[in-house]
Amino acid sequence: MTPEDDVCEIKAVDGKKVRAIRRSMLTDHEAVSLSETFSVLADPTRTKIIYALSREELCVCDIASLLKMSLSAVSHQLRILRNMRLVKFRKESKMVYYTLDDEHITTLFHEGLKHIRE
Amino acid sequence: MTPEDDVCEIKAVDGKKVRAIRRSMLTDHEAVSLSETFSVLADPTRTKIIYALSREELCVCDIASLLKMSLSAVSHQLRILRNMRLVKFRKESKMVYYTLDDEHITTLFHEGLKHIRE
DNA sequence: TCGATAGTTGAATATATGTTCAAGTGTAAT
DNA sequence: ATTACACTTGAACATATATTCAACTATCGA
Repeated sequence: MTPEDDVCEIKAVDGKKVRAIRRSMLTDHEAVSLSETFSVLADPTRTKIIYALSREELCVCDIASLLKMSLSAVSHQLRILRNMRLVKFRKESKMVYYTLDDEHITTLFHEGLKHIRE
Repeated sequence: MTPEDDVCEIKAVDGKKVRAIRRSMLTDHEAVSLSETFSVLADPTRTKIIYALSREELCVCDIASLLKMSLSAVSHQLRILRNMRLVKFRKESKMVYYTLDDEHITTLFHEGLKHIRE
């Protein structure tokens, strides 16, 4: 057994199998960014926002009205989407218009939608 | 304005635009199941388990050793994956062997992985 | 039968997350 | 200037979730 295999007390491990998989295993960093990516889509409010923006550019007001939610709640969620660089926005006088800005997420989104609709 | 548009005090809504999108909007149920689907992949421990099982059938011990986590923690996560019908298992004497049991999730998983690795 | 091993489970704890509320910013109209 | 509007933001709160711990089941070997 190599040192990295005996970090726990477990006896019944197939060491060879485990080492083979460990060689190609996701790094901690990969696992975290992967799960963070999926986390964006792991909330119904955000999936609705993403769906709506996949149809058309919308201001915060439009989204709030569409989802029947408060401006504040929507704005908080848009900030998350902004931080993850999934949406971009333009300001026109007092209004702020959002659009989708990541085709990968759109692809994931539609894969997932296909999945639940089958 | 139709009654469904004035649930909030917002004035600057583009009613026509909003109504058009609302017609094809995700239902609450769709949004919830979609986000639940993505929630499965929204945790680094589970993404690692799914990755490992995409390579080979493994017992709980193997997974715990691979992830350097407690049996209990792994077992709790496997229960979530079982409840979502993403893994299946077979018992062989004292050991329980898990395998992946949902190709859709595997597809989503690899889409996401492609995304973060680009 | 007894002890050891593989795994599950419920309760407890800690942390993350979503919404609300209240206060703030910036722009435009009066 | 002042008011109204379209947001944004920080704090507070409630809820969800991941891990640990301890207790439990079930199977195997001595």
